[in-house]
Amino acid sequence: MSSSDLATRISNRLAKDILTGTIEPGTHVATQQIADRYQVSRTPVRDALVALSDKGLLEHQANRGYFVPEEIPEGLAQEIAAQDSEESDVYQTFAEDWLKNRLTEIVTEQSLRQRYSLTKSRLNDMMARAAREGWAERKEGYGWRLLPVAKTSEAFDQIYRFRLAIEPVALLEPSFELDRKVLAEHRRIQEWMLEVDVARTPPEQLLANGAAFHEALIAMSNNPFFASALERVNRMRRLMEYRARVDQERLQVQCSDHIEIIDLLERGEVVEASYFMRRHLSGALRRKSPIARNWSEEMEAEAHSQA
Amino acid sequence: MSSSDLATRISNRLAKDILTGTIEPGTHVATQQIADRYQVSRTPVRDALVALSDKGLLEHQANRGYFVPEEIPEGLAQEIAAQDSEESDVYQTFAEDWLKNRLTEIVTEQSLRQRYSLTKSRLNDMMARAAREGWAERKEGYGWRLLPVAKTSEAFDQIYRFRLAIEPVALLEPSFELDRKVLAEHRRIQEWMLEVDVARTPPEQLLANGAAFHEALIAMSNNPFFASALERVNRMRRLMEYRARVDQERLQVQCSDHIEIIDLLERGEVVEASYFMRRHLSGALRRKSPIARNWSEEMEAEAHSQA
DNA sequence: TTTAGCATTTTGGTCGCCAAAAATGCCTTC
DNA sequence: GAAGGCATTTTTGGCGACCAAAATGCTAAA
Repeated sequence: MSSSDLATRISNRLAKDILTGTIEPGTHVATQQIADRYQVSRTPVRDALVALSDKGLLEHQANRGYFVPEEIPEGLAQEIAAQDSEESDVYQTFAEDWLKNRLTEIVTEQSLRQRYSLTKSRLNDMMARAAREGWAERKEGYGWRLLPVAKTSEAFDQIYRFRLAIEPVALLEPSFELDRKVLAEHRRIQEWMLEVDVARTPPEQLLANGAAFHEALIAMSNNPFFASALERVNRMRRLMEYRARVDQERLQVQCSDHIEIIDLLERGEVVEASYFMRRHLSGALRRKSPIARNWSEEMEAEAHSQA
Repeated sequence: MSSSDLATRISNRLAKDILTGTIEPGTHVATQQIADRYQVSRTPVRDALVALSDKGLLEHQANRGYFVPEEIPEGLAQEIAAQDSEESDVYQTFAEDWLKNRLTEIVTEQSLRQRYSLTKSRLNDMMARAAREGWAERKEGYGWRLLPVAKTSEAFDQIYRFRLAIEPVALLEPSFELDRKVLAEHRRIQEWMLEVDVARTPPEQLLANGAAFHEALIAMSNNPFFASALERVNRMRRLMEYRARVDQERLQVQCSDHIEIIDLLERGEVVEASYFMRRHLSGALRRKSPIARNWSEEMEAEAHSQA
């Protein structure tokens, strides 16, 4: 994930909001207000504000606080975007090593610590995450067992089958409640993606947007069990897709499907939306996701060649 | 869970197998064989065997190994059963404290360490488990947020709605494959429960059997995402139900439903089984589980009185 | 009265060492 | 030659001190 420091994370988020204009120029950015929004104390927020004003993304007035400047210096946007996507993650490496069969099924913590040069607690975090995402489990004695769950393209089908079972149903839950504001926000994002140049946008971003759309919808069911189940499989999916190339055409099908669903929901045609969602997902299943088919095959070939 | 020591855990499991006759009298219990079965090394197994022969549950012959005795000394059975269910668990206490509103929504690790007098690592385990089971999450800064997910009887409904979405569908998965051996085993258990005296059996046991039945079925779908989703909500359910009283009549309805499902499956009528499963679950939803209605209401009353 | 700015307190992560637990290898016995 | 018994090696978890990060309280300025 992003750098460990809370101040840095807040700073990044604020930077994004300022650059995209979510926070308008001239606004007074109050420490307490930000602290409340993110449910943290004022200290890391303050550090973030200082850092941002150093970079030139905020203007500081002594004893009055920080303000969003009317004009943002040239080039800053690119600089920050670049810096943001740079950080690579041990967890991703670990996952990839497993996906590509560079690890044995049974591993000791020691060997992992050595391989990735991790401290005890870092390793702990990593394994906890892998366990949470369902592809690693403690053996009864020493060592961990890595599960083959995410390795084959079969897992892809399984995930889509699972989503097919929960997503359309979630829309029909009695506690379902439309959030038009969130819906409008996602319409904006999806429309943006229709026009974006696939080659020049990080695929994680596109993937994340798609996943976020589905998660937002299922959240409206107001049944947290549906929501967290989807989040869970999406995390696993990300693991398999995170370096995939995105197929422009398929992406566009996906996005217009999403927009169609939003249309239906906004018109209050929930049943139709649910039905359309089912079709949308089966479509993805048939095509093996709009995204990762090639990569998935490549991966399996590689896995095979080592067996 | 049971005592931390691997040898002890193995010893307990073996004890159960010996007492219930799963391992027949006179059998030679080979170290390596047990070690393989549990995927551990011989050392803790050996320790377990020594411990059991000290208790008199195994007979030791020098340089030949350990054997299940033809007759087991009087009273040993009770003694061991008692000792087994005795161990109370911080995690359970913690969960109950939260369910009954004795904790605030935001807690620091320190306060929890103090309250339950835990070392840092114990606390870590506890929170990891709560997070895994979905009702606690780290705040961004210091502290944890406890989620209301498990608190209301509404959560009950939500869990059943979720199960309603996945369980019947799982039976119809293309990869579904009947395991007659497992099925027969569960038939045995369910029939046993039909006759059992509810008052004299620990409710956890009855609950666990029910959950195990459903988990066994969904596992036959061969889609691990269905399986792990069910396991997840079942863990949460256990949290809410673990001290409930069991209603004999409802239990019997539940068990005969289960047996009916097994019948259908054994006759190959999968679609009918799926349909019946749906009815079975909606029934439970209508009745608020065969088990915990009273308790759930009591709990909420208590929660209310403190607000 | 609100909020920034600073000082102080509290929290939780990190590190290294040590002991307990588990895994492994070898030798012996039946 | 298969398995138990023992010795040795390896792994892991616990503990405590330390330190950076976050939370909190207070003061002064607008």
